[in-house]
Amino acid sequence: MEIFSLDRRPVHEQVYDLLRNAILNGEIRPGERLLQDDLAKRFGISRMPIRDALRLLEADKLVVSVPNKGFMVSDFGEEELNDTFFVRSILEREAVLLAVPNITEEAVKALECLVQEMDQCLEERDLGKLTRLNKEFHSVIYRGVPSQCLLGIIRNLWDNFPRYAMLSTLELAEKSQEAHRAILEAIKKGDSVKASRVMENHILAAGKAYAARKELKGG
Amino acid sequence: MEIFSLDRRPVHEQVYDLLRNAILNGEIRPGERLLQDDLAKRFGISRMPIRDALRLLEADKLVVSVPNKGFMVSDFGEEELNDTFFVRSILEREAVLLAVPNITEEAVKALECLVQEMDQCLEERDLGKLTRLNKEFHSVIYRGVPSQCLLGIIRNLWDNFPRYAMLSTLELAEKSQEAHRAILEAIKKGDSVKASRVMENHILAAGKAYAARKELKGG
DNA sequence: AGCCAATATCCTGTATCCAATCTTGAGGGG
DNA sequence: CCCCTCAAGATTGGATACAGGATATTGGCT
Repeated sequence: MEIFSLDRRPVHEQVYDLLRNAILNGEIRPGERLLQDDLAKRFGISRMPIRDALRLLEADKLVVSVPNKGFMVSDFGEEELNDTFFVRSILEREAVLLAVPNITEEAVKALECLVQEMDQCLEERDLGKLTRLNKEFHSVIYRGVPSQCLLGIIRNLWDNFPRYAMLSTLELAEKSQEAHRAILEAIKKGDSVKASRVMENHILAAGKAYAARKELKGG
Repeated sequence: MEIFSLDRRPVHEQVYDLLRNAILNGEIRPGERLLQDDLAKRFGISRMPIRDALRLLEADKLVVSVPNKGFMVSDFGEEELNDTFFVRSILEREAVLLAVPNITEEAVKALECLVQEMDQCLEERDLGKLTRLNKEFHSVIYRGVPSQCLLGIIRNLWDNFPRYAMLSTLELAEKSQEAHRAILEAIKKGDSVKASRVMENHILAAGKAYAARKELKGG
C-alpha cells in the first residue's frame, strides 16, 4: 500500500535535508554560493521553498546570508573553529557530569562495543567510519542527559563540525581512542567527575589538532 | 538630511524587528497565531518577506511552525522554562569564570552604578526598569568573555525570557539584588570562583521562582 | 594603467493563481 | 443525546511571471 505513496513532506523540508547533507558531506564546499534561481531550476521547483530551506540552514549556521548578496556555505576560520571546540568542551563536560549517573547497563555495553569497533577502524585506517562511530559514542553517553535544552545546543555545535572531519588524522584518532577508553572506564566506576574531566580534555585536544591542521591547509 | 531618507534595510528584516519587539514586549501573546495573509495585509506587503521574517523568528525560538498549520508565538511550559534557566546557570557560571580576570576598572564602576540604580528601582517598585538594568548588569560582566560562541548562546537564551518578566516579583528582585551585590564584591576581589558560584545559584533561584509562578498562573 | 559607464547577474519583493490540508460546524445515524 | 461523517471555508504550501535595485564585471575611453 506504500508502493504509490509519494514523499508527502513539504518540499522545502526535502530541499533542506538535501542541501544539509550535501554541505555536511562536503559536496558543497565552504564559501560556495547558493544561488536561489539556480537551485530552483536544478530542483525543478520555485524560489519560495528554496528560500525557506536556506533560512533553516542559516539557523543551523551552515550557511550565512548577506543582504543583497545572498547565501553562501559558511566557513570557520581557525579562531572560530577553536572557539566552537572550546564551548563544546564546556558543554560536553557538563553533559557527562549529568549523564553518568543515569547511564544504563545496555548503554555501557553499547559503548564497549563501539570502542572495539573503533579499534578495528584504526587498524583498517578507515577514518570515515571512525568519525561516524565517534559521534555515536558521544551520543550514547548523552542519552542520559536530563536537559533537552543542553542537548540541543550540543547537537547544534556537532553539526558544524563533520565538514571538518577531513582535517582529522590517524594520530589524533589514536589519542582520541585512549580518551574514549578512559571515559568508559570512569563511567563503569560511576566516577562522573573523572569522566567529565577526560571528556573536556579530549575535546580540547581535538580542537587544537584541528585548528593546527586548518592553519596548515590554509582556510 | 535624514528627512527624506527611507529605511533601506530589506523589508523582511524590518518585519523581523517589528514582530520580535512585539513578541518580547508581550504585545503578541504566547500561543497567538501569526497568519501570513493577515500580516501581509497589515504591513501592506507581500507574503514572501513575511515568511522570511517568520523563519528568522523561528530560528530564535520565538515562534514555532507546524507544517500546514503555520506559525504561532512559542510558549514555554514550566518544565521548559526551568530547563532554560538550568542551562543558563551553567553557561553563565562559566562565562563569569572566564570574564572576571578581564574585567576593567570602568566595568566595575559601571556595575556599582547599576547596583545603586537597581536599589532605587526597588524602592520605587519599578519592576520594568529593574528588568532592563538587570540585563545590563549581566551583559557588562560578560563583556570580558573571550568566547563569541558562548556569548551568542547566552544571548539567545536571554531573548527567550523577557516575555516572562511579568512573572517577576518584588521578593525575587530583592533576593537577586543580594546576589548582585555578592557578585560585585567577589569581582572586586578578583575571586572569579566565588563570583561564578553566586551567579549560578542566583540564576537557579530565579528559575525556580519563575517556574513556581508560572505553575500558579497556569500556562 | 586607471577610471567610468554599460551590462549582466542575482537578490528582493509584488501580484495572482491553484492545490493540499486543516478546522469547523451542520446534519444524519446509533 | 452523543458521536460520526462530510462538506465548506480558511490557510498554508507552492508556482509563475514580472519589476526594481544592488553588485560585480567588462569593456572602452582617457
